[in-house]
Amino acid sequence: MGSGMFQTEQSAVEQQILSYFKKNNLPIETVQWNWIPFSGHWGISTSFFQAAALEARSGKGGNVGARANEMAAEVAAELKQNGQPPAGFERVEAVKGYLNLYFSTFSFASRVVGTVLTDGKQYGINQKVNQRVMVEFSQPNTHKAFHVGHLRNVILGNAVCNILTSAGYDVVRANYIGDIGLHVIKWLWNYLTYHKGEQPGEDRYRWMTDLYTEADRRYNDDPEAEPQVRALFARWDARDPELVNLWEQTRQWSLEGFAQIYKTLNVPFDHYYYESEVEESGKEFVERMIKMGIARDERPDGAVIVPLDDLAGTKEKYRVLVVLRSDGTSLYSTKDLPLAVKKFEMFHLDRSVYVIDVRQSLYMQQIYKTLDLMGYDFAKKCYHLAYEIVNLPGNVTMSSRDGTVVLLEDLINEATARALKIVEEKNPDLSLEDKQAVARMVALGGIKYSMLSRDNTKIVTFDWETALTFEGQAAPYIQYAFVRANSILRKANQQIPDEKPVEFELSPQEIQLIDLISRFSHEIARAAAEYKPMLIANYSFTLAQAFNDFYNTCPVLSAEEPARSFRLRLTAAARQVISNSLALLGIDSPEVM
RNA sequence: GCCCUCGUAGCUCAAUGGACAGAGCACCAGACUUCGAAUCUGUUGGUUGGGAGUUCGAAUCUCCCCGAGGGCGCCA
Repeated sequence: MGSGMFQTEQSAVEQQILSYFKKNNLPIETVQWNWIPFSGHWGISTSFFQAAALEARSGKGGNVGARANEMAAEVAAELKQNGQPPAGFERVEAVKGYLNLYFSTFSFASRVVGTVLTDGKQYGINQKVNQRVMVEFSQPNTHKAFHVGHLRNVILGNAVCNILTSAGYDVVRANYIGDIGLHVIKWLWNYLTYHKGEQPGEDRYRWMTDLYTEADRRYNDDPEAEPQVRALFARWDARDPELVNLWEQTRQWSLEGFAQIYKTLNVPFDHYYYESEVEESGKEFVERMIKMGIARDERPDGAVIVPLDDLAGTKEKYRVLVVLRSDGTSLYSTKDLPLAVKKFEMFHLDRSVYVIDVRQSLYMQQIYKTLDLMGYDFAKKCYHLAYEIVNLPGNVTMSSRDGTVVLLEDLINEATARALKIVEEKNPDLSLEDKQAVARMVALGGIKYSMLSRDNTKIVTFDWETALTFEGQAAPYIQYAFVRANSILRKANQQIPDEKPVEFELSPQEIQLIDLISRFSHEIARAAAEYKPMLIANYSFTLAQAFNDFYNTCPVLSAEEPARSFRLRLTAAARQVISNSLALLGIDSPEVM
């Protein structure tokens, strides 16, 4: 707890508290710090309930609450030298069992603001931790539609990567494209059977997705379809040239569509894996598993399976993992096992994160357990980052077959159109080009924020109204705070005055704002440790709120010196941190809106 | 049957085991000749699904029950 900036002062106090515990024979090794939870008060606090409880249990008895307060008071007294609070703090108090240490506001305020202005975009970034972590996310399937349901994965994975990078990790952003599998064969089957020789129109990507919907429908409705598709899968396995050719071309059209989407969303990847590249090695992998006695070959009557509960000695926990179909064709698991190995061999990872929706939880545990049983030590370094799916109102799952999907392109277009309308109303003097650029930033920000501002474990219900709302706790609110700060600084010709070491009384709004700014790197560390971009989403909003509070109560340009200089610096610092925190979420900060 | 997740204000959601459970939306009443009103101020709103336990202290941890969703051998 506390910010790194105040570490020296905090450690000094911590030592005194620990020696107090030692003196009283209390086996407490660490001091748990909290922020003082009252707004407008800036400092750190710790409680003595645990200490008092330990003492009571050791035979002394007594009232824990009263004793905790007594201890807090004793420590508070010890911390004071000649009635003065310890270095860096302007007030020490004991209240209801808590010891509260209030920072010396002005000197710490100057330090915080100064650090932000010096570090700029780097502010909040933690020291390197010398650990490499791969985050696999997005994993789109070629030949299928990329829809709003897939959007959460991309946005979440991207934000997690940004946050881990800022927390000091060496991050490898990995994508894993589903370019082969039953879904692809189904597409090829439908094409060869009903559309042979057809070429796509202008919008190849949409043509591909439309044909997939059709393929899926036919496959489910037509009892003749399954054997035909299976036969085609066998032709694929024999690398029939006509089929491979068609596959290569159509696959490419899908990949181009994905590239466009990632460009629009501004989501980069360091490495692309393809299912097709691990299909062969996957089958060899399965052969090895059979020889090792990990997998049981039940062909031709059954499939190749891993009887996980038998092997692990568990009951109805890991179930059975099928690793190869009875006809010898590959499954998702056939490819995922060797891929896991490949990842560690290629990048020497300390951690391998899979951003995959929660419905695959059991499957992921099966993969990790299988690797573990095979003796791969890295299995314990694998982590399934599960998130809940995006549903439609009435708890309807998006499905290609039912035509209930909302295409990503349509969502972005609709959002941008709505944002443009508002920009035209609010800022009619902007050029059309600027209006469009702003509308896009606002629209994308709104979409991204709505996906990131709730816990990974919560289902997001998609409806147009809430997805496109530009009011309240949403990205535009935060972007608007940035714009306001920017506007003040523009009026000051972007001249940020030098620090003036003249003390003056800070308002609660200023203290609140500086307090939040100082917590940024701590929030990054938390968000990284828990893989929760939501913490940053909440932080950004709270910060923007604090800035708006400051904006409404503290005049900047018309203030007297030295307040004017200090507030200009604070405004510049707030602008910087708002933008830094939005950047972690993959959201841009427009200069005007 | 076994396993996972969730249940907090009318709605959508927050809350490192700590002080008074907080925001947004909605509703109602206000604030633009004043650094940009995509903003702000104020009002209303709670037996944290129920019960027991652990703890100095539980929305948070454990167990039981109720309710919702999801998963459980050849989809991904």
